[in-house]
Amino acid sequence: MEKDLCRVSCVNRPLMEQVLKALPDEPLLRGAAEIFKMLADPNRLRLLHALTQEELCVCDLAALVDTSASAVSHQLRLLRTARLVKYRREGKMVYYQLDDEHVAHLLQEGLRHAAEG
Amino acid sequence: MEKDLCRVSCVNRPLMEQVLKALPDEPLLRGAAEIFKMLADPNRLRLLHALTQEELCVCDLAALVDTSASAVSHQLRLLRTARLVKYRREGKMVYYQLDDEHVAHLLQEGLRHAAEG
DNA sequence: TCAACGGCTGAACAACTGTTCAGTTATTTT
DNA sequence: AAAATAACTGAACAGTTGTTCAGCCGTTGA
Repeated sequence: MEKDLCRVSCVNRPLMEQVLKALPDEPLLRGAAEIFKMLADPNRLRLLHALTQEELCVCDLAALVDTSASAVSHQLRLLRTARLVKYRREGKMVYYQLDDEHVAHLLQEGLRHAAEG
Repeated sequence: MEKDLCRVSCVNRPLMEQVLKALPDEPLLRGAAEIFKMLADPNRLRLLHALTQEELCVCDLAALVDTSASAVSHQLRLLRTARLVKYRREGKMVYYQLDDEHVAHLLQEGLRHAAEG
């Protein structure tokens, strides 16, 4: 006897097969989630937004978000390993910039959606 | 005597004024971060991706991400309060769909960026 | 009206995030 | 070579997130 609650009524449909089949695979979903996670913090958004305009050094960025250089350095490391920013050394200073245009675009889309909502 | 470390060499520039002035204001940044935070989880991405294709009920969604109905319900509440999804009641069933096209677009952008990186 | 069912919710708990603090590295200046 | 400086890092701590568990609410059908 079939006892599988709701499953009787709605899961066993070809529709579900189709939806499930269209789902991106695990690694891709993880990757996308990782990127969104990096964008899920106001201070990181500030850093990235600033970098859409201009290449900046760590202490400039620290001043911009009004926190310690250490805290910003940790954040920048996250952004680096997520490939959202790249850097360039010049003497004692390290200058950061966005890794590519895509990042700026995502940022802009998120801000626009937030402004409309 | 000026002792403010790096600040002497790089902060006091008109450039910084400009960058700072262009920064979106606090509420907007918080709003955008909130949206990105909702997108920062593989299971929520699965749910949203499924909903880009089809309106679905809670137990369908639960089956899709292979977790309990309770867990999905909690996730859906987050997505609801962030205005990423809306719902419709029909008898005992509750059907969810994306709140607007913008969500699908953001999702797609994130996945594309992840695929390229 | 009462049991069954789809879905929702609060509390609790483990896992994760972001900051601070202290200490390190690499480069420049004296 | 030594002191100073820009930036990085590991450990530790508070705050947050996602799941589970138990129980509740609203609708349906006997």
